[in-house]
Parts: sequence; C-alpha cells; structure tokens
Amino acid sequence: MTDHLLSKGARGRPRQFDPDAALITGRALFHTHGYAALGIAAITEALGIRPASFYAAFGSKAAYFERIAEAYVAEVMPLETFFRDDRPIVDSIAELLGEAARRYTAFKDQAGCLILEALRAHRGDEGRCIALRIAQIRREKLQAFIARSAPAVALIATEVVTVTMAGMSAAARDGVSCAGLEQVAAVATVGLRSLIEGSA
Amino acid sequence: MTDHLLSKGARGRPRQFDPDAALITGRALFHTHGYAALGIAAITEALGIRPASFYAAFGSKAAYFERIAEAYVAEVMPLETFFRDDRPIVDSIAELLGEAARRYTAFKDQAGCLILEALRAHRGDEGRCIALRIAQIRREKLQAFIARSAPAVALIATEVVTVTMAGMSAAARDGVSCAGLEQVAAVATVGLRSLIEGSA
DNA sequence: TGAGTTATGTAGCGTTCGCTAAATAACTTC
DNA sequence: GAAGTTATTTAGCGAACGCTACATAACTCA
Repeated sequence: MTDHLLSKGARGRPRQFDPDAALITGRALFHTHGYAALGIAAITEALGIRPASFYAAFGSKAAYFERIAEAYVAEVMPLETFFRDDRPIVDSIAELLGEAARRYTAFKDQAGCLILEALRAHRGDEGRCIALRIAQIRREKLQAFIARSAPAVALIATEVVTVTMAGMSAAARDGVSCAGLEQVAAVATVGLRSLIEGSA
Repeated sequence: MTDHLLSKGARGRPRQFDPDAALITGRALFHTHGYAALGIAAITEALGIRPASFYAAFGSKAAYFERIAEAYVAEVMPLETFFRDDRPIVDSIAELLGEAARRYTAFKDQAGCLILEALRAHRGDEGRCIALRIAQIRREKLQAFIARSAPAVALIATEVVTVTMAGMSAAARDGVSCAGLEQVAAVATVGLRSLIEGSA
C-alpha cells in the first residue's frame, strides 16, 4: 500500500490515502446523496480518513466537489462523441438523448446527472454555483455544434435539449425506468427533427 | 386589525397574526428560496412573529409547507381547466405546457414550479416527501385524462409531459425567458402530437 | 544526526438548524 | 371577580454543519 504517494522527491510525511481514489469515491457519494445532503463526516468516514486529512488534501468541500464535477463532465457523454459531421445533426441529438436515458438510469443509487441535479439547489448554494459554471460551458458547446448545421434554430434547439435532459435527470431520480426515458427521448427527437428540418 | 381572530366563541388569547395570510407569505418565500434554504428564522421574521407563535399555529416547518403545497397544487394550473372533451387531447396538453411556460416565468423571483423544485431535494428531505406525494397524485390524474382519448400511449405521453414540465421549471429557475419556454413547449407538443395521432 | 517539510490524530470551534420549556398576557365563560 | 383557555415573549436546548488549531508522526535533504 501507499504506492500512490511514492512520487520521487516528495518531502514530508507521505499520504496514507489515494486522493484520486478519493475523487472516485466522492463522485459516487455526491451522485447518490447530492451536494448539500452529503456532509464532511460522511465523506471522511467513507474514505477512512479524518476531516483534517480531507481539508489538507482538498481545501474545502466545494473545491472537492468542483474537481469531481470537472472530471465528471469531461468523462460522461462528452459532446464531441456525438456531434460528428458524417450524419444529420438530429441523429447526433437523438443519440445524445438516448445515451442520457441509459446513463441516467444505469445505476439505481446514482440516478440522473450529477451536474444537473446539483444545479437545482437554491441560488446561493456553493454546489449550484459550481454546477452552473460547468453547465453553461457545456451548453455553449452544444449550441455551437447545433449551429454548424442549423444556425437559425440552434438556440431553441439547444433549449429543448437542455430542458429535456434536465427533465430526464429529474425523472430518473424519481424512479422512471430506462425504457421510459428512451421513449421520452424518442418523442423529443420527433419534435426536434420537425424544428430543424423545417428550418432548412 | 386582528379582525381575523374574531371568530365568535374563540376562547383564550386571540392570535395577533392571520394564519391564512401567513400561508400566502410562506408560499412566496418557499417559492423564492426553496424548502431547505428557507429557515424558521427567515419565516418568522417575514411574518413578524416569534418561532413559538409559528409552532403553536402550524406545528412544524414541514406541516406549514404541506398546507402551502396543497393549496398551491389546487390553485395553480388545475388539470380540469385544460382537459375538456370538446377538443383533441393534444390541444389540451399544448395549452397546459404553454401555460406552464408563462406561469414558471411570470415572477422573476418565484421562477419554476413550487412542487417540482421541492421534488429535487435528496431522498430523505421532508419537503421532497411532501412534494412527491402531491406530484404523484397529479401525475395519476394527468394520465387518466390522457387515457380517456389515447389509452395506448397514455403512460408514455404522461412521462413526456412530466419530463417537459420538470425541465421547464428547472430552465425557468436558471433564467430562461417566457418566450424561450413557450418555444420549448411548442416543440414538445409536436412530438406528442406525432405520438398520439400515430396511436389512433 | 539534525533541520525542514508534510500529513496525521485529537479535539473542538463557531454557526446555523428546527424546535421547545416556562412564564406571562389576553381573552371567554362561570 | 375567579377559573379556564389559548397565544404570546423570553430564552435557549441539542444536534448537525463546515472547518481548523495544535501537537505529533513520518518522511527527505543536507
């Protein structure tokens, strides 16, 4: 053990836990319980460390969540994966929504989207502020992708995708099945196809 | 003043505040801040009373919110208003979604739906439990209305409406305009029309 | 080996939360 | 008036929150 801290030239007492593994664990915890409902006590107990060690490594609960959220958005359903130029934009959106239906229901105790759910806290909530910044960046990227082939309706189409994904994340949290969400995604896609093809 | 307490035969010291007015005030407060973020201190300060008076009148924060939420769902967009038999079911749904777009953005500091936003708290949250019960009843009513004219797709259509309204409420909270949400509602309606007419 | 550095364990700070016990004030009924 | 009832004010409880000061332990470098 303690392999993770054997970075050569590291001075001082070595860490007794793996910060990267702690981020993975924290991601699951935040996804299950939400930002506000997950306390430091629960985090440190799950990690097998004391609060002081947690704060020495991550600074604050908000900073810890921020690192987790950044990694999450980079890994889960990156937009580049869906928006390719070899097919109609609607097909890319359809695949995105369908994949969201599956992702959001893949793990029963981690339903929905980590970021979109954190967004639903009250205005001043630190977790929400972090999620908001991340969601805005992703939203702009999405709009840019859509604008490449449907500039006239890019804004409204982005709004529809955003609303649908937020609603699907909420529904997943409320227990709606994968099949149910896939059907919702399909219906939303019909509307989007009409919107986009009507603008061509 | 103190007219509200002059119920004949009321014994004991009369109330110095109007409980019904306190429910109206509380509704606005919960709608603005959310269940969890609104504390007893803020409530009692807004009402001009002390915590003890609040608890003597309402019992608990959860019971207070429950009365407010029940009144809210009974008053705001009752389903009977939309689902009439003199028009296609899709038109009723379209009007419901359009009205939601307007309602959710009508007051800038009270964006979205009181119930649907309370639903987004963590599992054990008292406000969420209350909202969940209310939302489930409304959902069943909605499904029954749709099933009257489109039984084969009532479940999935209900899912689509639920997801869309949850997403619209979230979007409204995030600052999306009324016009934007109306367009989203229109796009969702296109998908729903295809779904429902395709099942006839 | 000593100095410097970093992480750990212990213990608890200060704040906010929902809520309440106890005394008192204001009313109705007898 | 006296007795009974109910709402008020005052004051603060107990628990949970995020977070931290402090002493100590474990390492690297000179």
